[in-house]
Amino acid sequence: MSLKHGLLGLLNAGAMTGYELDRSFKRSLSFVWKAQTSQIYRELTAMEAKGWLESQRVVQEEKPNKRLYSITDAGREELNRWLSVPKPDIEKAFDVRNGFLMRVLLAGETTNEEALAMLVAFREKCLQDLSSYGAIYQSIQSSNKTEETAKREKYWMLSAKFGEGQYRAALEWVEEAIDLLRSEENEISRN
Amino acid sequence: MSLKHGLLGLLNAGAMTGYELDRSFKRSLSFVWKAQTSQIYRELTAMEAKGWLESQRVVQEEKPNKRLYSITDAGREELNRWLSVPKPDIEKAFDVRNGFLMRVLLAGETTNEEALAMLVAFREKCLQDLSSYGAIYQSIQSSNKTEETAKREKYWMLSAKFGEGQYRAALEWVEEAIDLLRSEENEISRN
DNA sequence: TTAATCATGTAACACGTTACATGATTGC
DNA sequence: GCAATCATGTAACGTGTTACATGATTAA
Repeated sequence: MSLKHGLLGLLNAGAMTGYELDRSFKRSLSFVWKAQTSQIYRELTAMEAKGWLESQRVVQEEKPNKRLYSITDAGREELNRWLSVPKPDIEKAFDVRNGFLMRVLLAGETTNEEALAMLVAFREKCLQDLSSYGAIYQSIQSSNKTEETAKREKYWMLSAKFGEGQYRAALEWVEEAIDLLRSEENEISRN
Repeated sequence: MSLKHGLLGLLNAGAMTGYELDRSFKRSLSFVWKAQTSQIYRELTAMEAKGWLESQRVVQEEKPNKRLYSITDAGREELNRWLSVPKPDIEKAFDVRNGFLMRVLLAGETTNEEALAMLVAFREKCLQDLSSYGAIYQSIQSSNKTEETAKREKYWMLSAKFGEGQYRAALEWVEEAIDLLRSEENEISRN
């Protein structure tokens, strides 16, 4: 149930609307968890029903009305409970489900050209995503520095760096893989 | 729908039972896709209903009876169709959902000791999983070498190496993170 | 004698994805 | 004039998880 607990964690730092939570997930939590907008709204409804959250409607004139969610005492208890489960989701940290890799694995059933094209596209994706880490680090650090926020930022930065490391490893892998396939192509054309 | 297509890919290399497919996923496909046993049986039933597979019951005396699945022409067509979708799951390659990292991110809400304990457990997990890669590579290469199997093995090895690279990057990350937290602890105790 | 392996599933529930709907405002 | 942003959701469907059930054989 990490999505619910992620939302609890964000709301523990201050009240937010569903829209703002969605943007946090998309902008600066994407290396940890990806969620659809519709899912966030559904989870918020479910969490309010459980008593973990309260919401109040904020009427606006220039913009659509919004609903501001805040964490309740029961929500804080649940967050602390989840954070202190002795053996957390370490087993699930590498609980992979990678559709791209599945295609690499099965690329033996197609042509080498198709496989190469796929790897080249993947390299582009890695480069693009890696280039956004500067902005991610900045967005983590930009808040005002109290003792509490400094502690939060430290762990936030750590988990962002995990994501960056995974991308760097992926990039190294794909460059070696492209070299391998290209060198094989040359061998074939020399024969 | 990568699980269905992964199963198609394996069955394209030869008929198998649900049990054997489950073991393939658990033993040598775990770096690409993790699936529950019950899910594999459910998918096989659904795939047979779609006409992608056929099964025949094999009666055994010493062991329980089993059901042997083979791919149909319709199944091979579907596999080829999926493999040649121009823009595959590259967007989903880093479609992260990592409960462990979520806890790292939110560790600012707990004590540093709890965070450290979690990281130490994660390091153990990385070391353990990394130590199994030798066996994975062997299990990929151990089949008899025809041209067809050699091509399959090449891509299989590539995707396994991706997994190993991710683990190595994770290990480097966790060691740096542990050092960081320990050095902070020392700073505090010197004051 | 306890656990693991072989072999197959069902049922209920939780979670994730896709498509759709609404409608004003602001920037190119 | 068109796309993006703000802001909220519903409905249907697809996929993943957990718990349970059965029962023989073999190795530590």
